[in-house]
Amino acid sequence: MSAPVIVWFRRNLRLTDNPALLAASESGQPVLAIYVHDELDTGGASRWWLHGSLESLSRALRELGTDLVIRSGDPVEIIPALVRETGADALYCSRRYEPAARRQEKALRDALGDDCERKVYDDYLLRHPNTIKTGSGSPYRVFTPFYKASTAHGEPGAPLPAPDSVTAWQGSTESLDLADLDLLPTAPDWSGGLAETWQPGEAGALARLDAFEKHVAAYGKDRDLPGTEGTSRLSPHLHFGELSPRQVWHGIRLASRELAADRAEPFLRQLYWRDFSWYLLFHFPTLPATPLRPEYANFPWSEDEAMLRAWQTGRTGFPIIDAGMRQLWATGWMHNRVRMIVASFLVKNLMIPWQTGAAWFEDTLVDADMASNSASWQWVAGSGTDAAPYFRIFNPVTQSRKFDPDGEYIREWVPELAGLPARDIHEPWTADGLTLATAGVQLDRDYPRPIVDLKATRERALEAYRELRANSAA
DNA sequence: CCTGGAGTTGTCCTA
DNA sequence: TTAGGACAACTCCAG
Repeated sequence: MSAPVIVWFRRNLRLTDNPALLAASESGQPVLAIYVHDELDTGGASRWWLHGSLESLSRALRELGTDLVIRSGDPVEIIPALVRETGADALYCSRRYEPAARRQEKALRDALGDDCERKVYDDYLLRHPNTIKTGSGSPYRVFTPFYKASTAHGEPGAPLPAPDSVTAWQGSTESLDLADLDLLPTAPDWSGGLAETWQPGEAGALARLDAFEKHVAAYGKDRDLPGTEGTSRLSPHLHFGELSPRQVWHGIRLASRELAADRAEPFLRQLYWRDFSWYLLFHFPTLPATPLRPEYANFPWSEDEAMLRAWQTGRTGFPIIDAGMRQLWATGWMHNRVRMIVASFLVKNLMIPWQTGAAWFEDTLVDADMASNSASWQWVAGSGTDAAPYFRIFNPVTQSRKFDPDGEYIREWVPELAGLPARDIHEPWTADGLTLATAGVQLDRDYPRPIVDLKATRERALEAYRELRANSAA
Protein backbone atom coordinates (compact mmCIF):
# COMPACT_ATOMS: atom_id res chain seq x y z
CA MET A 1 0.00 0.00 0.00
CA SER A 2 1.52 3.38 -0.94
CA ALA A 3 1.90 6.10 1.66
CA PRO A 4 -0.93 8.62 1.86
CA VAL A 5 -0.85 12.38 1.75
CA ILE A 6 -2.79 13.77 4.67
CA VAL A 7 -5.07 16.70 3.88
CA TRP A 8 -5.86 18.45 7.13
CA PHE A 9 -9.03 20.51 6.79
CA ARG A 10 -9.10 23.61 8.96
CA ARG A 11 -10.84 26.88 8.06
CA ASN A 12 -11.19 25.75 4.45
CA LEU A 13 -14.21 23.45 4.50
CA ARG A 14 -14.64 23.31 0.74
CA LEU A 15 -13.50 21.53 -2.43
CA THR A 16 -13.13 24.52 -4.78
CA ASP A 17 -10.09 26.79 -4.53
CA ASN A 18 -8.60 24.46 -1.97
CA PRO A 19 -4.88 24.31 -2.80
CA ALA A 20 -4.10 21.66 -0.20
CA LEU A 21 -6.75 19.29 -1.52
CA LEU A 22 -5.90 19.96 -5.14
CA ALA A 23 -2.17 19.40 -4.61
CA ALA A 24 -2.87 16.15 -2.79
CA SER A 25 -5.18 14.93 -5.52
CA GLU A 26 -2.50 15.64 -8.11
CA SER A 27 0.34 14.11 -6.09
CA GLY A 28 -0.18 10.63 -7.47
CA GLN A 29 -0.56 9.37 -3.91
CA PRO A 30 -3.69 8.33 -2.09
CA VAL A 31 -5.37 10.95 0.07
CA LEU A 32 -6.38 10.82 3.72
CA ALA A 33 -8.69 13.70 4.62
CA ILE A 34 -9.05 14.64 8.27
CA TYR A 35 -10.72 17.25 10.44
CA VAL A 36 -9.54 17.67 14.02
CA HIS A 37 -11.97 19.39 16.34
CA ASP A 38 -9.84 21.31 18.78
CA GLU A 39 -12.18 23.62 20.66
CA LEU A 40 -10.73 26.78 19.15
CA ASP A 41 -14.33 27.59 18.33
CA THR A 42 -16.43 27.45 21.43
CA GLY A 43 -19.32 29.77 20.63
CA GLY A 44 -22.70 28.05 20.59
CA ALA A 45 -23.83 29.43 17.24
CA SER A 46 -20.46 28.68 15.65
CA ARG A 47 -20.65 25.11 16.83
CA TRP A 48 -24.07 24.71 15.26
CA TRP A 49 -22.71 26.05 11.98
CA LEU A 50 -19.62 23.86 12.11
CA HIS A 51 -21.77 20.76 12.37
CA GLY A 52 -23.61 21.63 9.16
CA SER A 53 -20.44 22.60 7.38
CA LEU A 54 -18.66 19.36 8.26
CA GLU A 55 -21.69 17.35 7.26
CA SER A 56 -21.70 19.05 3.89
CA LEU A 57 -17.93 18.64 3.41
CA SER A 58 -18.07 15.02 4.40
CA ARG A 59 -20.78 14.31 1.84
CA ALA A 60 -18.96 16.20 -0.90
CA LEU A 61 -15.71 14.34 -0.24
CA ARG A 62 -17.53 11.02 -0.36
CA GLU A 63 -18.85 11.91 -3.80
CA LEU A 64 -15.30 12.73 -4.79
CA GLY A 65 -14.12 9.34 -3.64
CA THR A 66 -12.94 9.56 -0.06
CA ASP A 67 -14.24 9.74 3.49
CA LEU A 68 -13.54 12.51 5.97
CA VAL A 69 -11.87 11.22 9.13
CA ILE A 70 -13.03 13.12 12.20
CA ARG A 71 -11.09 13.34 15.42
CA SER A 72 -11.28 15.48 18.50
CA GLY A 73 -8.36 16.74 20.57
CA ASP A 74 -5.02 18.47 20.17
CA PRO A 75 -3.80 18.41 16.55
CA VAL A 76 -0.21 18.65 17.78
CA GLU A 77 -0.62 15.14 19.20
CA ILE A 78 -3.17 13.69 16.80
CA ILE A 79 -1.54 14.58 13.49
CA PRO A 80 1.97 13.20 14.26
CA ALA A 81 0.39 10.03 15.67
CA LEU A 82 -1.63 9.66 12.48
CA VAL A 83 1.51 10.16 10.39
CA ARG A 84 3.26 7.36 12.29
CA GLU A 85 0.22 5.11 12.14
CA THR A 86 -0.35 5.46 8.40
CA GLY A 87 3.19 6.02 7.20
CA ALA A 88 2.10 9.27 5.55
CA ASP A 89 4.98 11.26 4.11
CA ALA A 90 3.21 14.56 3.50
CA LEU A 91 0.79 16.87 5.30
CA TYR A 92 -1.05 19.59 3.37
CA CYS A 93 -3.23 22.20 5.04
CA SER A 94 -4.46 25.75 4.96
CA ARG A 95 -3.02 28.40 7.25
CA ARG A 96 -4.89 29.81 10.21
CA TYR A 97 -3.98 33.13 11.79
CA GLU A 98 -5.31 33.05 15.34
CA PRO A 99 -2.45 33.41 17.84
CA ALA A 100 -3.22 29.96 19.31
CA ALA A 101 -3.39 28.39 15.85
CA ARG A 102 -0.02 29.88 14.95
CA ARG A 103 1.53 28.43 18.10
CA GLN A 104 -0.10 25.14 17.24
CA GLU A 105 1.44 25.20 13.76
CA LYS A 106 4.90 25.84 15.15
CA ALA A 107 4.59 23.01 17.65
CA LEU A 108 3.35 20.69 14.92
CA ARG A 109 6.33 21.54 12.72
CA ASP A 110 8.66 20.55 15.55
CA ALA A 111 6.71 17.40 16.32
CA LEU A 112 6.68 16.20 12.72
CA GLY A 113 10.37 16.70 12.04
CA ASP A 114 11.84 16.27 8.58
CA ASP A 115 10.43 12.90 7.60
CA CYS A 116 7.05 14.32 6.71
CA GLU A 117 6.77 17.00 4.08
CA ARG A 118 4.61 19.94 5.23
CA LYS A 119 2.83 22.37 2.97
CA VAL A 120 0.82 25.21 4.47
CA TYR A 121 -1.17 27.22 1.95
CA ASP A 122 -2.41 30.77 2.29
CA ASP A 123 -5.98 30.74 1.06
CA TYR A 124 -7.87 32.28 3.98
CA LEU A 125 -6.93 35.88 3.20
CA LEU A 126 -6.35 37.91 0.07
CA ARG A 127 -2.77 38.54 1.22
CA HIS A 128 -0.59 37.13 3.97
CA PRO A 129 -0.17 39.76 6.73
CA ASN A 130 3.62 39.62 6.43
CA THR A 131 3.58 40.88 2.87
CA ILE A 132 2.25 44.35 3.69
CA LYS A 133 4.35 46.91 5.56
CA THR A 134 4.59 50.69 5.76
CA GLY A 135 7.55 52.52 4.27
CA SER A 136 9.34 52.26 7.59
CA GLY A 137 8.66 48.55 7.90
CA SER A 138 6.06 48.72 10.67
CA PRO A 139 2.53 47.30 10.40
CA TYR A 140 -0.22 49.64 9.25
CA ARG A 141 -2.67 50.93 11.84
CA VAL A 142 -4.97 52.78 9.48
CA PHE A 143 -7.15 51.11 6.91
CA THR A 144 -6.85 53.43 3.91
CA PRO A 145 -3.05 53.22 3.50
CA PHE A 146 -3.27 49.48 4.20
CA TYR A 147 -5.86 49.16 1.44
CA LYS A 148 -3.73 51.14 -0.99
CA ALA A 149 -0.65 49.08 -0.22
CA SER A 150 -2.56 45.81 -0.44
CA THR A 151 -4.24 46.56 -3.76
CA ALA A 152 -0.96 47.92 -5.15
CA HIS A 153 0.20 44.29 -5.28
CA GLY A 154 -2.36 43.70 -8.01
CA GLU A 155 -5.47 41.57 -8.21
CA PRO A 156 -5.86 38.56 -5.92
CA GLY A 157 -4.82 35.30 -7.56
CA ALA A 158 -7.43 33.40 -9.54
CA PRO A 159 -9.25 30.65 -7.63
CA LEU A 160 -8.33 27.03 -8.30
CA PRO A 161 -10.80 24.43 -9.57
CA ALA A 162 -12.04 21.59 -7.41
CA PRO A 163 -10.29 18.28 -8.08
CA ASP A 164 -12.12 15.95 -10.48
CA SER A 165 -11.55 12.98 -8.25
CA VAL A 166 -9.48 11.83 -5.33
CA THR A 167 -7.83 8.46 -4.82
CA ALA A 168 -8.72 7.43 -1.33
CA TRP A 169 -6.19 5.89 0.99
CA GLN A 170 -7.19 2.25 1.39
CA GLY A 171 -6.11 1.76 4.98
CA SER A 172 -8.37 2.27 7.91
CA THR A 173 -8.01 4.52 10.89
CA GLU A 174 -10.23 5.44 13.76
CA SER A 175 -12.83 8.13 13.15
CA LEU A 176 -15.56 9.68 15.22
CA ASP A 177 -19.06 10.18 13.92
CA LEU A 178 -19.93 13.81 13.41
CA ALA A 179 -22.58 13.45 16.10
CA ASP A 180 -19.87 12.48 18.61
CA LEU A 181 -18.51 16.02 18.48
CA ASP A 182 -21.69 17.13 20.20
CA LEU A 183 -21.87 20.40 18.28
CA LEU A 184 -25.64 20.74 18.12
CA PRO A 185 -27.68 22.22 20.95
CA THR A 186 -30.07 19.88 22.70
CA ALA A 187 -31.98 20.87 25.79
CA PRO A 188 -33.16 23.38 24.75
CA ASP A 189 -32.69 23.28 21.00
CA TRP A 190 -32.52 26.97 20.08
CA SER A 191 -31.31 26.38 16.54
CA GLY A 192 -34.64 26.50 14.67
CA GLY A 193 -34.25 30.12 13.58
CA LEU A 194 -30.70 29.47 12.44
CA ALA A 195 -31.75 26.52 10.30
CA GLU A 196 -34.47 28.62 8.67
CA THR A 197 -32.01 31.39 7.86
CA TRP A 198 -28.87 29.59 6.76
CA GLN A 199 -27.52 26.75 4.70
CA PRO A 200 -24.07 25.93 6.07
CA GLY A 201 -21.66 24.26 3.67
CA GLU A 202 -20.06 24.92 0.32
CA ALA A 203 -23.24 24.57 -1.74
CA GLY A 204 -25.02 27.10 0.47
CA ALA A 205 -22.03 29.44 0.25
CA LEU A 206 -21.94 29.35 -3.54
CA ALA A 207 -25.71 29.85 -3.72
CA ARG A 208 -25.39 32.89 -1.47
CA LEU A 209 -22.60 34.35 -3.60
CA ASP A 210 -24.62 33.70 -6.72
CA ALA A 211 -27.66 35.47 -5.25
CA PHE A 212 -25.63 38.44 -4.09
CA GLU A 213 -23.99 38.94 -7.47
CA LYS A 214 -27.30 40.33 -8.72
CA HIS A 215 -27.39 42.90 -5.92
CA VAL A 216 -23.79 44.02 -5.71
CA ALA A 217 -24.37 47.14 -7.80
CA ALA A 218 -26.85 48.35 -5.18
CA TYR A 219 -24.57 47.48 -2.26
CA GLY A 220 -23.19 51.01 -1.92
CA LYS A 221 -26.73 52.37 -1.65
CA ASP A 222 -28.45 49.64 0.37
CA ARG A 223 -25.76 48.27 2.66
CA ASP A 224 -26.74 50.52 5.56
CA LEU A 225 -30.46 49.74 5.49
CA PRO A 226 -31.17 46.77 7.76
CA GLY A 227 -34.70 46.44 6.40
CA THR A 228 -33.39 45.55 2.93
CA GLU A 229 -31.32 42.64 1.62
CA GLY A 230 -28.49 45.03 0.91
CA THR A 231 -25.56 43.04 2.29
CA SER A 232 -24.02 39.79 1.07
CA ARG A 233 -24.49 37.69 4.22
CA LEU A 234 -21.36 35.81 3.20
CA SER A 235 -19.57 36.34 6.53
CA PRO A 236 -20.24 32.93 8.13
CA HIS A 237 -19.39 31.13 4.89
CA LEU A 238 -16.12 33.06 4.68
CA HIS A 239 -15.40 32.44 8.34
CA PHE A 240 -15.52 28.67 7.91
CA GLY A 241 -13.82 28.77 4.54
CA GLU A 242 -16.76 27.36 2.63
CA LEU A 243 -15.58 29.70 -0.04
CA SER A 244 -12.41 31.77 -0.24
CA PRO A 245 -12.12 35.55 -0.40
CA ARG A 246 -10.47 35.07 -3.79
CA GLN A 247 -13.58 33.29 -5.06
CA VAL A 248 -15.75 36.12 -3.77
CA TRP A 249 -13.49 38.79 -5.26
CA HIS A 250 -13.38 37.19 -8.70
CA GLY A 251 -17.01 36.16 -8.65
CA ILE A 252 -18.12 39.71 -7.91
CA ARG A 253 -15.68 41.18 -10.40
CA LEU A 254 -16.94 38.90 -13.15
CA ALA A 255 -20.58 39.52 -12.32
CA SER A 256 -20.08 43.29 -12.39
CA ARG A 257 -17.86 43.45 -15.46
CA GLU A 258 -20.48 45.35 -17.42
CA LEU A 259 -20.91 47.95 -14.72
CA ALA A 260 -18.65 50.89 -14.07
CA ALA A 261 -15.63 49.66 -12.15
CA ASP A 262 -16.47 51.70 -9.07
CA ARG A 263 -19.86 50.04 -8.61
CA ALA A 264 -18.31 46.89 -7.17
CA GLU A 265 -15.64 48.75 -5.22
CA PRO A 266 -17.64 49.44 -2.03
CA PHE A 267 -18.23 45.74 -1.58
CA LEU A 268 -14.76 44.55 -2.65
CA ARG A 269 -13.31 47.01 -0.17
CA GLN A 270 -15.11 45.11 2.59
CA LEU A 271 -13.10 42.00 1.72
CA TYR A 272 -10.01 44.06 2.46
CA TRP A 273 -11.53 45.10 5.79
CA ARG A 274 -11.72 41.42 6.60
CA ASP A 275 -8.05 41.09 5.64
CA PHE A 276 -7.20 44.19 7.69
CA SER A 277 -8.77 42.74 10.84
CA TRP A 278 -6.72 39.56 10.48
CA TYR A 279 -3.67 41.69 9.69
CA LEU A 280 -4.15 43.57 12.95
CA LEU A 281 -4.64 40.38 14.95
CA PHE A 282 -1.52 38.92 13.33
CA HIS A 283 0.65 41.90 14.23
CA PHE A 284 -1.07 42.71 17.53
CA PRO A 285 -1.99 39.33 19.04
CA THR A 286 -3.35 40.86 22.24
CA LEU A 287 -6.16 42.48 20.23
CA PRO A 288 -8.97 40.23 21.59
CA ALA A 289 -8.37 41.10 25.24
CA THR A 290 -6.34 44.26 25.59
CA PRO A 291 -7.02 47.80 24.35
CA LEU A 292 -4.58 48.73 21.62
CA ARG A 293 -4.33 52.20 23.13
CA PRO A 294 -3.08 51.38 26.62
CA GLU A 295 -4.67 54.42 28.29
CA TYR A 296 -8.08 52.85 27.68
CA ALA A 297 -7.30 50.22 30.31
CA ASN A 298 -8.24 52.92 32.84
CA PHE A 299 -11.68 53.65 31.43
CA PRO A 300 -14.27 53.72 34.25
CA TRP A 301 -16.38 50.78 33.08
CA SER A 302 -19.46 49.84 35.04
CA GLU A 303 -20.41 46.19 35.23
CA ASP A 304 -24.17 46.17 35.62
CA GLU A 305 -25.72 42.72 35.33
CA ALA A 306 -29.30 43.94 34.89
CA MET A 307 -28.33 46.38 32.13
CA LEU A 308 -26.26 43.74 30.39
CA ARG A 309 -29.13 41.29 30.57
CA ALA A 310 -31.55 43.87 29.08
CA TRP A 311 -29.12 44.44 26.21
CA GLN A 312 -28.57 40.73 25.56
CA THR A 313 -32.24 39.87 25.53
CA GLY A 314 -33.44 42.88 23.53
CA ARG A 315 -35.33 44.62 26.35
CA THR A 316 -33.61 48.00 26.46
CA GLY A 317 -36.65 50.00 25.41
CA PHE A 318 -34.87 51.28 22.28
CA PRO A 319 -36.58 49.51 19.38
CA ILE A 320 -33.65 49.52 16.93
CA ILE A 321 -31.37 48.00 19.57
CA ASP A 322 -33.89 45.44 20.69
CA ALA A 323 -34.58 44.51 17.06
CA GLY A 324 -30.90 43.90 16.46
CA MET A 325 -30.33 41.87 19.60
CA ARG A 326 -33.37 39.72 18.87
CA GLN A 327 -32.33 39.19 15.27
CA LEU A 328 -28.97 38.03 16.61
CA TRP A 329 -30.56 35.64 19.07
CA ALA A 330 -33.00 34.22 16.55
CA THR A 331 -30.77 33.92 13.49
CA GLY A 332 -27.17 34.06 14.71
CA TRP A 333 -26.56 37.18 12.68
CA MET A 334 -27.12 40.93 12.86
CA HIS A 335 -27.00 43.57 10.19
CA ASN A 336 -23.71 45.47 10.25
CA ARG A 337 -25.22 48.93 10.74
CA VAL A 338 -27.20 47.63 13.70
CA ARG A 339 -24.09 45.97 15.16
CA MET A 340 -22.51 49.40 15.35
CA ILE A 341 -25.58 50.88 17.01
CA VAL A 342 -25.92 48.17 19.68
CA ALA A 343 -22.17 48.15 20.31
CA SER A 344 -21.99 51.90 20.72
CA PHE A 345 -24.93 51.73 23.10
CA LEU A 346 -23.35 49.01 25.25
CA VAL A 347 -19.97 50.70 25.44
CA LYS A 348 -20.91 54.37 25.58
CA ASN A 349 -24.40 54.59 27.05
CA LEU A 350 -24.19 51.63 29.42
CA MET A 351 -20.39 51.87 29.83
CA ILE A 352 -20.13 48.09 29.94
CA PRO A 353 -16.68 46.85 28.80
CA TRP A 354 -16.33 46.13 25.10
CA GLN A 355 -14.86 42.73 25.99
CA THR A 356 -18.20 41.77 27.54
CA GLY A 357 -20.00 42.69 24.33
CA ALA A 358 -17.42 40.86 22.25
CA ALA A 359 -17.92 37.72 24.35
CA TRP A 360 -21.68 37.81 23.76
CA PHE A 361 -21.15 38.20 20.01
CA GLU A 362 -18.60 35.39 20.08
CA ASP A 363 -21.19 33.08 21.56
CA THR A 364 -24.21 34.09 19.50
CA LEU A 365 -22.94 35.01 16.02
CA VAL A 366 -22.63 32.33 13.35
CA ASP A 367 -19.91 34.47 11.76
CA ALA A 368 -18.07 35.04 15.08
CA ASP A 369 -14.54 35.73 14.01
CA MET A 370 -11.70 36.46 16.40
CA ALA A 371 -10.19 39.11 14.14
CA SER A 372 -13.25 41.03 12.96
CA ASN A 373 -14.95 40.80 16.32
CA SER A 374 -12.00 42.12 18.35
CA ALA A 375 -10.99 44.78 15.85
CA SER A 376 -14.54 46.07 15.48
CA TRP A 377 -15.33 46.22 19.19
CA GLN A 378 -12.10 48.10 19.78
CA TRP A 379 -13.03 50.46 17.00
CA VAL A 380 -16.37 51.19 18.65
CA ALA A 381 -14.75 51.65 22.06
CA GLY A 382 -12.24 54.07 20.57
CA SER A 383 -9.30 52.00 21.82
CA GLY A 384 -8.50 50.51 18.43
CA THR A 385 -6.18 51.53 15.64
CA ASP A 386 -8.38 54.15 14.09
CA ALA A 387 -8.36 57.49 15.88
CA ALA A 388 -12.14 57.56 16.20
CA PRO A 389 -13.14 60.88 17.66
CA TYR A 390 -14.33 60.25 21.16
CA PHE A 391 -17.45 62.34 20.58
CA ARG A 392 -18.68 59.90 17.95
CA ILE A 393 -21.48 58.44 20.03
CA PHE A 394 -24.40 56.94 18.13
CA ASN A 395 -27.86 58.09 19.07
CA PRO A 396 -30.01 54.97 18.59
CA VAL A 397 -33.12 57.00 17.80
CA THR A 398 -31.41 59.20 15.22
CA GLN A 399 -29.76 56.16 13.65
CA SER A 400 -33.07 54.33 13.60
CA ARG A 401 -34.87 57.18 11.82
CA LYS A 402 -32.05 57.52 9.34
CA PHE A 403 -31.46 53.89 8.40
CA ASP A 404 -34.83 52.26 9.08
CA PRO A 405 -37.07 55.22 8.18
CA ASP A 406 -40.27 53.20 7.72
CA GLY A 407 -39.54 50.96 10.69
CA GLU A 408 -39.65 47.78 8.60
CA TYR A 409 -36.73 46.22 10.41
CA ILE A 410 -38.20 47.06 13.79
CA ARG A 411 -41.60 45.67 12.84
CA GLU A 412 -40.02 42.37 11.86
CA TRP A 413 -38.02 41.85 15.04
CA VAL A 414 -40.08 43.73 17.63
CA PRO A 415 -43.55 42.66 16.52
CA GLU A 416 -45.25 44.07 19.61
CA LEU A 417 -44.58 47.53 18.14
CA ALA A 418 -45.64 46.66 14.59
CA GLY A 419 -48.88 48.64 14.87
CA LEU A 420 -47.13 51.94 15.55
CA PRO A 421 -46.76 54.46 12.73
CA ALA A 422 -43.27 55.18 11.40
CA ARG A 423 -43.34 58.52 13.21
CA ASP A 424 -43.48 56.86 16.63
CA ILE A 425 -41.97 53.43 16.20
CA HIS A 426 -38.42 54.63 16.86
CA GLU A 427 -39.28 56.05 20.29
CA PRO A 428 -42.59 54.65 21.51
CA TRP A 429 -42.26 56.29 24.92
CA THR A 430 -42.94 59.67 23.27
CA ALA A 431 -46.08 58.54 21.46
CA ASP A 432 -49.38 59.93 22.71
CA GLY A 433 -51.85 57.72 24.54
CA LEU A 434 -54.28 57.40 21.67
CA THR A 435 -51.60 56.29 19.21
CA LEU A 436 -50.32 53.70 21.65
CA ALA A 437 -53.82 52.43 22.38
CA THR A 438 -54.66 52.19 18.67
CA ALA A 439 -51.47 50.20 18.09
CA GLY A 440 -52.33 47.95 21.02
CA VAL A 441 -49.22 48.93 22.94
CA GLN A 442 -49.20 49.51 26.66
CA LEU A 443 -45.78 50.66 27.80
CA ASP A 444 -44.18 48.59 30.57
CA ARG A 445 -46.65 45.78 29.95
CA ASP A 446 -45.99 45.09 26.26
CA TYR A 447 -42.73 46.91 25.77
CA PRO A 448 -40.26 48.43 28.25
CA ARG A 449 -39.53 52.11 28.66
CA PRO A 450 -35.91 53.13 27.95
CA ILE A 451 -33.50 51.71 30.54
CA VAL A 452 -31.29 54.79 30.39
CA ASP A 453 -31.54 58.47 29.54
CA LEU A 454 -29.70 58.97 26.25
CA LYS A 455 -28.71 62.54 26.87
CA ALA A 456 -27.41 61.98 30.39
CA THR A 457 -25.47 58.82 29.53
CA ARG A 458 -23.98 60.50 26.47
CA GLU A 459 -22.72 63.34 28.66
CA ARG A 460 -21.37 60.82 31.16
CA ALA A 461 -19.41 59.02 28.43
CA LEU A 462 -18.07 62.27 26.99
CA GLU A 463 -16.90 63.26 30.46
CA ALA A 464 -15.22 59.88 30.98
CA TYR A 465 -13.40 60.20 27.68
CA ARG A 466 -12.33 63.75 28.48
CA GLU A 467 -11.00 62.54 31.82
CA LEU A 468 -9.13 59.70 30.14
CA ARG A 469 -7.48 62.08 27.72
CA ALA A 470 -6.52 64.53 30.44
CA ASN A 471 -4.95 61.79 32.57
CA SER A 472 -3.05 60.16 29.73
CA ALA A 473 -1.66 63.54 28.65
CA ALA A 474 -0.39 64.24 32.14
C1' DC B 1 13.99 64.90 11.03
C1' DC B 2 10.41 67.78 9.29
C1' DT B 3 6.00 68.78 6.92
C1' DG B 4 1.48 68.38 5.91
C1' DG B 5 -2.64 65.93 4.57
C1' DA B 6 -5.82 62.71 6.23
C1' DG B 7 -8.37 59.53 9.23
C1' DT B 8 -15.32 53.80 7.49
C1' DT B 9 -19.73 54.46 9.50
C1' DG B 10 -21.69 61.02 14.37
C1' DT B 11 -24.51 64.46 16.89
C1' DC B 12 -26.23 68.75 18.05
C1' DC B 13 -26.95 73.53 17.75
C1' DT B 14 -27.60 77.47 15.13
C1' DA B 15 -28.74 80.47 11.57
C1' DT C 1 -36.29 72.43 6.54
C1' DT C 2 -31.57 72.27 5.82
C1' DA C 3 -26.74 73.16 5.68
C1' DG C 4 -22.61 74.24 8.12
C1' DG C 5 -19.70 74.43 11.90
C1' DA C 6 -18.16 72.93 16.57
C1' DC C 7 -16.60 69.21 19.02
C1' DA C 8 -9.93 68.50 19.91
C1' DA C 9 -6.37 67.31 19.21
C1' DC C 10 -3.44 63.29 17.93
C1' DT C 11 -1.45 59.79 15.33
C1' DC C 12 -0.47 57.74 11.14
C1' DC C 13 2.00 57.74 7.01
C1' DA C 14 4.19 59.32 2.68
C1' DG C 15 7.27 62.41 0.68
